[in-house]
Amino acid sequence: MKYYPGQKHYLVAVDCIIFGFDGEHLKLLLIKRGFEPKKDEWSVMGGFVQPSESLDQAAARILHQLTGLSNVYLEQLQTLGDPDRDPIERTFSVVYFALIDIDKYEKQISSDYNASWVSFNNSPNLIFDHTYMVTLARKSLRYKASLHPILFELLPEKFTMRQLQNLYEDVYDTSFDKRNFSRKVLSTGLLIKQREKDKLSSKRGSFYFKLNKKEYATNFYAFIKLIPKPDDLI
Amino acid sequence: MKYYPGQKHYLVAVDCIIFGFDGEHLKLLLIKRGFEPKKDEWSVMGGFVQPSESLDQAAARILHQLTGLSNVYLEQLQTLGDPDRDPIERTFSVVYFALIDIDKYEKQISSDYNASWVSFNNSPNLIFDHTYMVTLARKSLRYKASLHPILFELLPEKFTMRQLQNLYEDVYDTSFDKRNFSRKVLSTGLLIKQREKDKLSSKRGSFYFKLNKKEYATNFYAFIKLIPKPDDLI
DNA sequence: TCAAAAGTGTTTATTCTACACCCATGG
DNA sequence: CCATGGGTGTAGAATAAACACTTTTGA
Repeated sequence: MKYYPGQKHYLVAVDCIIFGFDGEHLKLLLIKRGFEPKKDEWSVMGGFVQPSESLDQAAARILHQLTGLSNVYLEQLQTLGDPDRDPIERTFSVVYFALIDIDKYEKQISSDYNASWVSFNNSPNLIFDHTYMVTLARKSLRYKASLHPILFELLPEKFTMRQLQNLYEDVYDTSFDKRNFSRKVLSTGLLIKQREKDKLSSKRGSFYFKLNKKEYATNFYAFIKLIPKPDDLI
Repeated sequence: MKYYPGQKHYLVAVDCIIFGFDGEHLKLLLIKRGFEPKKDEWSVMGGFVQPSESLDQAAARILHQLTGLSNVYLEQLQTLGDPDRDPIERTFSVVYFALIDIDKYEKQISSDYNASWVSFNNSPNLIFDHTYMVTLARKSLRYKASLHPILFELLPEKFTMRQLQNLYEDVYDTSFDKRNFSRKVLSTGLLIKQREKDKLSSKRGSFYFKLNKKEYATNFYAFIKLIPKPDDLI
Protein backbone atom coordinates (compact mmCIF):
# COMPACT_ATOMS: atom_id res chain seq x y z
CA MET A 1 0.00 0.00 0.00
CA LYS A 2 1.51 3.23 -1.15
CA TYR A 3 -1.12 5.83 -0.28
CA TYR A 4 -4.65 6.26 1.01
CA PRO A 5 -6.83 6.10 -2.11
CA GLY A 6 -9.55 8.57 -2.92
CA GLN A 7 -8.68 11.24 -0.37
CA LYS A 8 -8.27 14.88 -1.13
CA HIS A 9 -4.95 16.51 -0.28
CA TYR A 10 -4.55 20.02 1.04
CA LEU A 11 -2.03 22.71 1.70
CA VAL A 12 -0.80 23.05 5.26
CA ALA A 13 0.68 26.30 6.47
CA VAL A 14 2.09 27.56 9.73
CA ASP A 15 1.37 31.09 10.94
CA CYS A 16 3.24 32.74 13.78
CA ILE A 17 1.80 35.33 16.09
CA ILE A 18 4.90 37.08 17.41
CA PHE A 19 4.69 38.99 20.67
CA GLY A 20 7.18 41.51 21.94
CA PHE A 21 7.31 44.01 24.79
CA ASP A 22 8.94 47.42 24.59
CA GLY A 23 8.99 48.14 28.32
CA GLU A 24 5.61 49.84 28.15
CA HIS A 25 3.31 47.87 25.92
CA LEU A 26 2.76 44.46 24.46
CA LYS A 27 3.36 44.48 20.71
CA LEU A 28 2.80 42.31 17.71
CA LEU A 29 5.17 41.83 14.80
CA LEU A 30 3.20 42.10 11.55
CA ILE A 31 4.36 42.07 7.96
CA LYS A 32 3.19 43.67 4.79
CA ARG A 33 2.59 40.79 2.46
CA GLY A 34 4.95 40.61 -0.50
CA PHE A 35 2.96 38.28 -2.72
CA GLU A 36 -0.50 37.70 -4.09
CA PRO A 37 -3.22 37.34 -3.05
CA LYS A 38 -3.65 40.38 -0.82
CA LYS A 39 -0.22 41.74 -1.68
CA ASP A 40 0.68 44.81 0.39
CA GLU A 41 -1.93 44.09 3.00
CA TRP A 42 -1.04 43.34 6.59
CA SER A 43 -0.75 39.81 7.85
CA VAL A 44 1.03 37.66 10.37
CA MET A 45 4.16 35.84 9.27
CA GLY A 46 3.55 32.40 7.83
CA GLY A 47 4.61 29.82 5.31
CA PHE A 48 3.80 26.41 3.95
CA VAL A 49 4.99 23.28 5.68
CA GLN A 50 7.74 21.65 3.64
CA PRO A 51 7.85 17.91 3.04
CA SER A 52 10.81 17.24 5.29
CA GLU A 53 9.95 19.34 8.32
CA SER A 54 7.72 18.87 11.33
CA LEU A 55 5.22 21.52 12.37
CA ASP A 56 7.46 22.77 15.16
CA GLN A 57 10.35 22.96 12.74
CA ALA A 58 8.27 24.88 10.23
CA ALA A 59 7.25 27.36 12.91
CA ALA A 60 10.85 27.78 14.04
CA ARG A 61 11.99 28.26 10.45
CA ILE A 62 9.35 30.90 9.77
CA LEU A 63 10.18 32.73 12.96
CA HIS A 64 13.86 32.60 12.14
CA GLN A 65 13.27 33.93 8.65
CA LEU A 66 11.64 37.03 10.00
CA THR A 67 13.58 37.70 13.16
CA GLY A 68 16.90 35.93 12.86
CA LEU A 69 16.17 34.30 16.21
CA SER A 70 16.40 30.68 17.22
CA ASN A 71 15.54 28.89 20.45
CA VAL A 72 12.59 31.07 21.07
CA TYR A 73 9.50 30.33 23.12
CA LEU A 74 7.10 28.93 20.56
CA GLU A 75 3.84 27.19 21.27
CA GLN A 76 1.28 25.59 19.05
CA LEU A 77 -2.09 27.19 19.54
CA GLN A 78 -4.73 25.88 17.23
CA THR A 79 -5.40 24.82 13.69
CA LEU A 80 -7.80 26.66 11.44
CA GLY A 81 -9.23 24.91 8.44
CA ASP A 82 -12.56 26.27 7.30
CA PRO A 83 -13.03 25.36 3.65
CA ASP A 84 -13.06 28.96 2.48
CA ARG A 85 -10.62 30.61 4.81
CA ASP A 86 -8.12 31.07 2.00
CA PRO A 87 -9.71 32.28 -1.23
CA ILE A 88 -7.14 30.66 -3.52
CA GLU A 89 -7.35 27.10 -2.34
CA ARG A 90 -8.14 25.25 0.82
CA THR A 91 -5.29 25.69 3.25
CA PHE A 92 -5.04 24.52 6.81
CA SER A 93 -3.17 26.85 9.06
CA VAL A 94 -1.49 25.69 12.22
CA VAL A 95 -1.18 28.76 14.40
CA TYR A 96 1.77 29.22 16.72
CA PHE A 97 2.60 32.03 19.05
CA ALA A 98 6.09 33.20 19.84
CA LEU A 99 7.40 35.32 22.68
CA ILE A 100 10.58 37.17 21.90
CA ASP A 101 12.84 39.72 23.50
CA ILE A 102 12.14 42.69 21.29
CA ASP A 103 15.71 43.94 21.59
CA LYS A 104 17.17 40.82 20.09
CA TYR A 105 15.45 40.51 16.75
CA GLU A 106 17.24 41.48 13.54
CA LYS A 107 15.87 44.80 12.41
CA GLN A 108 17.49 44.35 9.01
CA ILE A 109 15.66 41.16 8.17
CA SER A 110 12.38 42.37 9.50
CA SER A 111 12.57 45.52 7.41
CA ASP A 112 13.14 43.37 4.32
CA TYR A 113 9.74 41.90 5.05
CA ASN A 114 8.21 45.30 5.69
CA ALA A 115 7.54 44.17 9.22
CA SER A 116 6.60 46.44 12.06
CA TRP A 117 5.71 46.25 15.69
CA VAL A 118 2.20 47.39 16.40
CA SER A 119 0.29 47.66 19.63
CA PHE A 120 -3.16 46.23 19.99
CA ASN A 121 -5.04 49.50 20.08
CA ASN A 122 -3.99 50.64 16.64
CA SER A 123 -3.33 47.43 14.79
CA PRO A 124 -4.31 47.42 11.11
CA ASN A 125 -6.85 45.18 9.44
CA LEU A 126 -5.39 41.80 8.67
CA ILE A 127 -6.02 39.43 5.78
CA PHE A 128 -8.10 36.27 5.89
CA ASP A 129 -8.71 35.08 9.43
CA HIS A 130 -5.50 36.58 10.79
CA THR A 131 -7.39 38.94 13.06
CA TYR A 132 -9.02 35.92 14.61
CA MET A 133 -5.62 34.28 15.04
CA VAL A 134 -4.36 37.31 16.89
CA THR A 135 -7.39 37.36 19.16
CA LEU A 136 -6.87 33.70 19.84
CA ALA A 137 -3.21 34.22 20.61
CA ARG A 138 -3.92 37.09 22.95
CA LYS A 139 -6.46 35.06 24.91
CA SER A 140 -4.15 32.12 25.03
CA LEU A 141 -1.31 34.30 26.26
CA ARG A 142 -3.45 35.58 29.11
CA TYR A 143 -4.59 32.12 29.95
CA LYS A 144 -1.18 30.56 29.95
CA ALA A 145 0.49 33.48 31.69
CA SER A 146 -2.03 33.38 34.49
CA LEU A 147 -0.63 30.00 35.44
CA HIS A 148 2.91 29.86 34.15
CA PRO A 149 5.68 32.42 34.23
CA ILE A 150 5.96 32.68 30.45
CA LEU A 151 5.95 36.46 30.27
CA PHE A 152 9.60 36.51 31.29
CA GLU A 153 10.29 35.32 27.76
CA LEU A 154 9.35 38.79 26.58
CA LEU A 155 11.81 40.62 28.79
CA PRO A 156 15.49 41.36 28.24
CA GLU A 157 18.05 39.66 30.44
CA LYS A 158 17.99 42.50 32.95
CA PHE A 159 14.75 44.24 33.75
CA THR A 160 13.24 46.33 36.51
CA MET A 161 10.32 45.44 38.71
CA ARG A 162 8.42 48.28 37.12
CA GLN A 163 8.92 46.86 33.64
CA LEU A 164 7.70 43.48 34.80
CA GLN A 165 4.65 45.05 36.37
CA ASN A 166 3.99 47.10 33.23
CA LEU A 167 4.09 43.92 31.24
CA TYR A 168 1.58 42.13 33.43
CA GLU A 169 -0.63 45.19 33.55
CA ASP A 170 -0.61 45.53 29.80
CA VAL A 171 -1.27 41.86 29.16
CA TYR A 172 -4.22 41.86 31.53
CA ASP A 173 -5.31 45.40 30.87
CA THR A 174 -5.49 46.16 34.57
CA SER A 175 -3.36 47.61 37.32
CA PHE A 176 -1.82 46.08 40.38
CA ASP A 177 -0.74 47.43 43.74
CA LYS A 178 3.02 47.60 43.41
CA ARG A 179 3.68 46.40 46.95
CA ASN A 180 1.53 43.31 46.54
CA PHE A 181 2.83 42.69 43.06
CA SER A 182 6.46 42.84 44.02
CA ARG A 183 5.92 40.68 47.08
CA LYS A 184 4.14 38.03 45.08
CA VAL A 185 6.67 38.00 42.29
CA LEU A 186 9.60 37.79 44.67
CA SER A 187 7.98 35.00 46.64
CA THR A 188 8.20 32.76 43.58
CA GLY A 189 11.96 32.71 43.89
CA LEU A 190 12.18 33.29 40.16
CA LEU A 191 14.04 36.58 40.38
CA ILE A 192 17.58 37.44 41.31
CA LYS A 193 18.17 41.03 42.35
CA GLN A 194 21.21 42.63 40.71
CA ARG A 195 23.51 45.21 42.22
CA GLU A 196 23.22 47.38 39.18
CA LYS A 197 20.47 49.92 38.80
CA ASP A 198 18.59 51.21 35.82
CA LYS A 199 19.07 54.98 35.85
CA LEU A 200 17.02 55.77 32.78
CA SER A 201 13.57 55.82 34.23
CA SER A 202 14.19 57.72 37.44
CA LYS A 203 16.72 59.81 39.27
CA ARG A 204 17.01 57.44 42.14
CA GLY A 205 17.36 54.47 39.83
CA SER A 206 15.76 51.09 40.23
CA PHE A 207 17.39 47.75 40.71
CA TYR A 208 17.64 45.32 37.85
CA PHE A 209 16.50 41.76 38.25
CA LYS A 210 17.47 38.69 36.32
CA LEU A 211 15.48 35.54 35.87
CA ASN A 212 16.67 32.63 37.97
CA LYS A 213 16.94 30.32 35.01
CA LYS A 214 17.43 27.16 36.98
CA GLU A 215 14.34 27.79 39.09
CA TYR A 216 12.46 28.83 35.98
CA ALA A 217 13.31 25.63 34.14
CA THR A 218 12.34 23.48 37.12
CA ASN A 219 9.13 25.25 37.96
CA PHE A 220 7.94 26.17 34.55
CA TYR A 221 5.06 23.78 34.59
CA ALA A 222 4.10 24.37 38.18
CA PHE A 223 1.23 26.73 38.58
CA ILE A 224 2.35 30.12 39.72
CA LYS A 225 -0.49 32.42 40.44
CA LEU A 226 0.59 35.93 39.72
CA ILE A 227 -2.82 37.16 38.71
CA PRO A 228 -5.19 37.80 41.60
CA LYS A 229 -8.51 37.29 39.84
CA PRO A 230 -8.07 35.18 36.77
CA ASP A 231 -11.71 35.38 35.75
CA ASP A 232 -13.02 35.87 32.28
CA LEU A 233 -9.75 34.99 30.70
CA ILE A 234 -11.15 33.15 27.74
CA MET B 1 -4.61 33.05 -9.55
CA LYS B 2 -6.02 29.60 -9.09
CA TYR B 3 -3.65 27.94 -6.65
CA TYR B 4 -0.35 28.36 -4.82
CA PRO B 5 2.23 26.99 -7.24
CA GLY B 6 4.94 24.55 -6.29
CA GLN B 7 3.61 23.55 -2.87
CA LYS B 8 3.18 20.01 -1.68
CA HIS B 9 -0.28 18.93 -0.60
CA TYR B 10 -1.01 16.58 2.27
CA LEU B 11 -3.71 14.53 3.88
CA VAL B 12 -5.44 16.02 6.88
CA ALA B 13 -7.22 13.81 9.37
CA VAL B 14 -9.10 14.35 12.58
CA ASP B 15 -8.70 11.98 15.52
CA CYS B 16 -11.00 11.97 18.53
CA ILE B 17 -10.02 11.00 22.02
CA ILE B 18 -13.32 10.06 23.60
CA PHE B 19 -13.64 10.12 27.38
CA GLY B 20 -16.39 8.53 29.40
CA PHE B 21 -17.02 7.86 33.09
CA ASP B 22 -18.74 4.79 34.46
CA GLY B 23 -19.35 6.09 37.98
CA GLU B 24 -16.05 4.69 39.17
CA HIS B 25 -13.38 5.30 36.59
CA LEU B 26 -12.48 7.47 33.67
CA LYS B 27 -12.56 5.50 30.42
CA LEU B 28 -11.49 5.84 26.85
CA LEU B 29 -13.42 4.65 23.81
CA LEU B 30 -11.03 2.82 21.48
CA ILE B 31 -11.68 0.96 18.27
CA LYS B 32 -10.13 -2.01 16.58
CA ARG B 33 -9.10 -0.71 13.21
CA GLY B 34 -11.02 -2.16 10.28
CA PHE B 35 -8.66 -1.23 7.48
CA GLU B 36 -5.02 -1.30 6.50
CA PRO B 37 -2.46 -0.37 7.56
CA LYS B 38 -2.46 -1.80 11.08
CA LYS B 39 -5.80 -3.55 10.57
CA ASP B 40 -7.10 -5.14 13.78
CA GLU B 41 -4.85 -3.08 15.97
CA TRP B 42 -6.20 -0.63 18.52
CA SER B 43 -6.51 3.03 17.71
CA VAL B 44 -8.55 6.09 18.50
CA MET B 45 -11.42 6.97 16.19
CA GLY B 46 -10.49 9.18 13.28
CA GLY B 47 -11.07 10.05 9.66
CA PHE B 48 -9.95 12.29 6.87
CA VAL B 49 -11.24 15.80 6.55
CA GLN B 50 -13.62 16.05 3.59
CA PRO B 51 -13.49 18.94 1.13
CA SER B 52 -16.69 20.57 2.28
CA GLU B 53 -16.36 20.35 6.05
CA SER B 54 -14.56 22.40 8.66
CA LEU B 55 -12.34 20.76 11.26
CA ASP B 56 -14.99 21.05 13.95
CA GLN B 57 -17.53 19.53 11.61
CA ALA B 58 -15.19 16.68 10.77
CA ALA B 59 -14.66 15.97 14.45
CA ALA B 60 -18.39 16.05 15.13
CA ARG B 61 -19.04 13.74 12.19
CA ILE B 62 -16.43 11.24 13.33
CA LEU B 63 -17.76 11.29 16.86
CA HIS B 64 -21.29 10.84 15.59
CA GLN B 65 -20.27 7.92 13.41
CA LEU B 66 -18.96 6.02 16.37
CA THR B 67 -21.36 7.01 19.13
CA GLY B 68 -24.53 8.26 17.49
CA LEU B 69 -24.22 11.40 19.60
CA SER B 70 -24.44 15.02 18.54
CA ASN B 71 -23.96 18.24 20.48
CA VAL B 72 -21.22 16.80 22.53
CA TYR B 73 -18.41 18.61 24.30
CA LEU B 74 -15.62 18.58 21.76
CA GLU B 75 -12.45 20.56 21.91
CA GLN B 76 -9.53 20.86 19.55
CA LEU B 77 -6.33 19.87 21.26
CA GLN B 78 -3.35 19.93 19.00
CA THR B 79 -2.15 19.04 15.55
CA LEU B 80 0.47 16.39 14.93
CA GLY B 81 2.37 16.38 11.70
CA ASP B 82 5.78 14.79 11.90
CA PRO B 83 6.80 13.70 8.40
CA ASP B 84 6.85 10.02 9.27
CA ARG B 85 4.04 9.72 11.76
CA ASP B 86 1.93 7.76 9.27
CA PRO B 87 3.92 5.12 7.39
CA ILE B 88 1.75 5.22 4.26
CA GLU B 89 1.94 8.89 3.46
CA ARG B 90 2.36 12.14 5.28
CA THR B 91 -0.82 12.90 7.17
CA PHE B 92 -1.52 15.74 9.55
CA SER B 93 -3.79 14.81 12.38
CA VAL B 94 -5.85 17.39 14.22
CA VAL B 95 -6.57 15.85 17.59
CA TYR B 96 -9.83 16.54 19.40
CA PHE B 97 -11.08 15.30 22.68
CA ALA B 98 -14.70 14.59 23.49
CA LEU B 99 -16.47 14.20 26.81
CA ILE B 100 -19.59 12.09 26.66
CA ASP B 101 -22.15 10.64 29.01
CA ILE B 102 -21.27 6.99 28.78
CA ASP B 103 -24.90 5.94 29.17
CA LYS B 104 -26.00 7.79 26.08
CA TYR B 105 -23.82 6.39 23.35
CA GLU B 106 -25.18 3.83 20.89
CA LYS B 107 -23.82 0.46 21.83
CA GLN B 108 -24.93 -0.96 18.52
CA ILE B 109 -22.85 1.41 16.40
CA SER B 110 -19.85 1.18 18.61
CA SER B 111 -19.86 -2.59 18.44
CA ASP B 112 -19.92 -2.37 14.64
CA TYR B 113 -16.61 -0.61 14.97
CA ASN B 114 -15.30 -3.13 17.49
CA ALA B 115 -15.09 -0.32 19.98
CA SER B 116 -14.63 -0.76 23.68
CA TRP B 117 -14.25 1.31 26.76
CA VAL B 118 -10.91 0.83 28.43
CA SER B 119 -9.49 2.34 31.57
CA PHE B 120 -6.07 3.88 31.62
CA ASN B 121 -4.35 1.21 33.67
CA ASN B 122 -4.95 -1.58 31.20
CA SER B 123 -5.22 0.19 27.88
CA PRO B 124 -3.75 -1.66 24.89
CA ASN B 125 -0.91 -0.52 22.68
CA LEU B 126 -2.11 1.92 20.08
CA ILE B 127 -0.99 2.48 16.49
CA PHE B 128 1.17 5.33 15.25
CA ASP B 129 1.33 8.19 17.71
CA HIS B 130 -2.09 7.48 19.19
CA THR B 131 -0.63 6.70 22.60
CA TYR B 132 0.88 10.15 22.56
CA MET B 133 -2.47 11.64 21.62
CA VAL B 134 -4.11 9.95 24.55
CA THR B 135 -1.43 11.19 26.92
CA LEU B 136 -1.89 14.66 25.53
CA ALA B 137 -5.65 14.46 25.96
CA ARG B 138 -5.38 13.25 29.52
CA LYS B 139 -3.06 16.09 30.47
CA SER B 140 -5.23 18.58 28.74
CA LEU B 141 -8.30 17.24 30.49
CA ARG B 142 -6.63 17.71 33.86
CA TYR B 143 -5.48 21.13 32.94
CA LYS B 144 -8.79 22.34 31.67
CA ALA B 145 -10.82 20.69 34.40
CA SER B 146 -8.70 22.32 37.06
CA LEU B 147 -10.08 25.64 35.92
CA HIS B 148 -13.39 24.96 34.28
CA PRO B 149 -16.25 22.70 35.27
CA ILE B 150 -16.02 20.52 32.19
CA LEU B 151 -16.15 17.20 33.99
CA PHE B 152 -19.89 17.54 34.37
CA GLU B 153 -20.05 16.70 30.68
CA LEU B 154 -19.10 13.17 31.62
CA LEU B 155 -21.92 12.65 34.08
CA PRO B 156 -25.50 11.60 33.51
CA GLU B 157 -28.26 14.10 34.12
CA LYS B 158 -28.67 13.01 37.72
CA PHE B 159 -25.65 12.05 39.75
CA THR B 160 -24.64 11.76 43.37
CA MET B 161 -22.00 13.77 45.16
CA ARG B 162 -20.04 10.59 45.57
CA GLN B 163 -20.00 9.96 41.83
CA LEU B 164 -18.80 13.48 41.21
CA GLN B 165 -16.06 13.07 43.77
CA ASN B 166 -15.06 9.71 42.27
CA LEU B 167 -14.75 11.40 38.92
CA TYR B 168 -12.49 14.14 40.20
CA GLU B 169 -10.45 11.68 42.21
CA ASP B 170 -9.96 9.44 39.21
CA VAL B 171 -9.07 12.26 36.85
CA TYR B 172 -6.47 13.62 39.25
CA ASP B 173 -5.45 10.28 40.71
CA THR B 174 -5.82 11.56 44.24
CA SER B 175 -8.39 11.66 47.02
CA PHE B 176 -10.28 14.50 48.60
CA ASP B 177 -11.86 15.05 51.96
CA LYS B 178 -15.54 14.59 51.27
CA ARG B 179 -16.61 17.48 53.50
CA ASN B 180 -14.29 19.95 51.84
CA PHE B 181 -15.07 18.61 48.41
CA SER B 182 -18.80 18.88 48.80
CA ARG B 183 -18.59 22.34 50.33
CA LYS B 184 -16.43 23.61 47.51
CA VAL B 185 -18.57 22.11 44.79
CA LEU B 186 -21.79 23.42 46.28
CA SER B 187 -20.32 26.88 46.71
CA THR B 188 -20.03 27.18 42.94
CA GLY B 189 -23.81 27.27 42.68
CA LEU B 190 -23.55 24.83 39.80
CA LEU B 191 -25.53 22.07 41.44
CA ILE B 192 -29.21 21.72 42.20
CA LYS B 193 -30.09 19.17 44.85
CA GLN B 194 -32.93 16.84 43.87
CA ARG B 195 -35.54 15.36 46.19
CA GLU B 196 -34.91 11.95 44.78
CA LYS B 197 -32.26 9.67 46.18
CA ASP B 198 -30.07 7.07 44.63
CA LYS B 199 -30.69 3.88 46.57
CA LEU B 200 -28.28 1.65 44.71
CA SER B 201 -25.07 2.46 46.46
CA SER B 202 -26.26 2.51 50.05
CA LYS B 203 -29.11 1.67 52.33
CA ARG B 204 -29.70 5.18 53.44
CA GLY B 205 -29.57 6.45 49.87
CA SER B 206 -27.87 9.58 48.65
CA PHE B 207 -29.38 12.61 47.06
CA TYR B 208 -29.13 13.18 43.37
CA PHE B 209 -27.90 16.47 42.00
CA LYS B 210 -28.45 18.04 38.64
CA LEU B 211 -26.30 20.56 36.91
CA ASN B 212 -27.65 24.10 37.01
CA LYS B 213 -27.43 24.52 33.27
CA LYS B 214 -28.05 28.23 33.23
CA GLU B 215 -25.31 28.88 35.76
CA TYR B 216 -23.08 26.44 33.94
CA ALA B 217 -23.53 28.20 30.60
CA THR B 218 -22.90 31.60 32.13
CA ASN B 219 -19.91 30.66 34.21
CA PHE B 220 -18.30 28.13 32.00
CA TYR B 221 -15.36 30.31 31.19
CA ALA B 222 -14.94 31.71 34.66
CA PHE B 223 -12.25 30.00 36.63
CA ILE B 224 -13.66 27.65 39.17
CA LYS B 225 -11.03 26.16 41.37
CA LEU B 226 -12.13 22.74 42.40
CA ILE B 227 -8.68 21.31 42.66
CA PRO B 228 -6.78 22.43 45.74
CA LYS B 229 -3.22 22.04 44.49
CA PRO B 230 -3.11 22.16 40.75
CA ASP B 231 0.63 21.62 40.49
CA ASP B 232 2.40 19.49 37.96
CA LEU B 233 -0.59 19.28 35.72
CA ILE B 234 1.25 19.44 32.46
C1' DT C 1 14.62 72.42 47.07
C1' DC C 2 11.43 69.96 44.78
C1' DA C 3 9.45 66.74 41.57
C1' DA C 4 9.36 61.99 40.30
C1' DA C 5 9.77 57.37 40.85
C1' DA C 6 11.56 53.61 44.15
C1' DG C 7 11.06 51.00 47.97
C1' DT C 8 9.00 48.95 51.90
C1' DG C 9 5.24 46.68 56.42
C1' DT C 10 1.07 46.01 58.78
C1' DT C 11 -3.65 45.01 59.57
C1' DT C 12 -7.83 42.82 58.16
C1' DA C 13 -10.54 39.76 55.47
C1' DT C 14 -10.94 35.71 53.05
C1' DT C 15 -10.02 31.15 51.91
C1' DC C 16 -8.17 26.66 52.78
C1' DT C 17 -7.26 22.71 55.53
C1' DA C 18 -7.65 19.28 58.83
C1' DC C 19 -10.45 16.71 61.35
C1' DA C 20 -14.81 13.13 63.79
C1' DC C 21 -19.20 12.15 64.90
C1' DC C 22 -24.18 11.14 64.23
C1' DC C 23 -27.83 9.54 60.88
C1' DA C 24 -30.73 6.50 58.22
C1' DT C 25 -31.71 2.19 56.49
C1' DG C 26 -31.93 -2.71 54.66
C1' DG C 27 -30.70 -6.98 55.77
C1' DC D 1 -29.42 -4.43 65.93
C1' DC D 2 -25.68 -3.60 63.30
C1' DA D 3 -22.88 -2.66 59.26
C1' DT D 4 -22.59 0.51 55.57
C1' DG D 5 -22.27 4.61 53.38
C1' DG D 6 -24.40 9.53 53.85
C1' DG D 7 -24.25 13.82 55.69
C1' DT D 8 -22.62 17.75 58.28
C1' DG D 9 -19.52 22.07 61.35
C1' DT D 10 -15.66 24.34 63.42
C1' DA D 11 -11.21 26.10 64.68
C1' DG D 12 -6.57 27.29 63.20
C1' DA D 13 -3.49 28.38 59.41
C1' DA D 14 -2.33 30.40 55.32
C1' DT D 15 -3.02 33.53 51.83
C1' DA D 16 -4.72 37.70 49.71
C1' DA D 17 -6.07 42.48 49.81
C1' DA D 18 -6.06 47.14 51.14
C1' DC D 19 -3.56 50.82 52.26
C1' DA D 20 0.65 55.52 52.85
C1' DC D 21 4.75 57.19 53.95
C1' DT D 22 9.88 57.75 53.45
C1' DT D 23 13.99 57.71 50.43
C1' DT D 24 16.92 59.17 46.75
C1' DT D 25 18.72 62.24 43.49
C1' DG D 26 19.07 65.00 39.14
C1' DA D 27 17.61 69.09 37.48
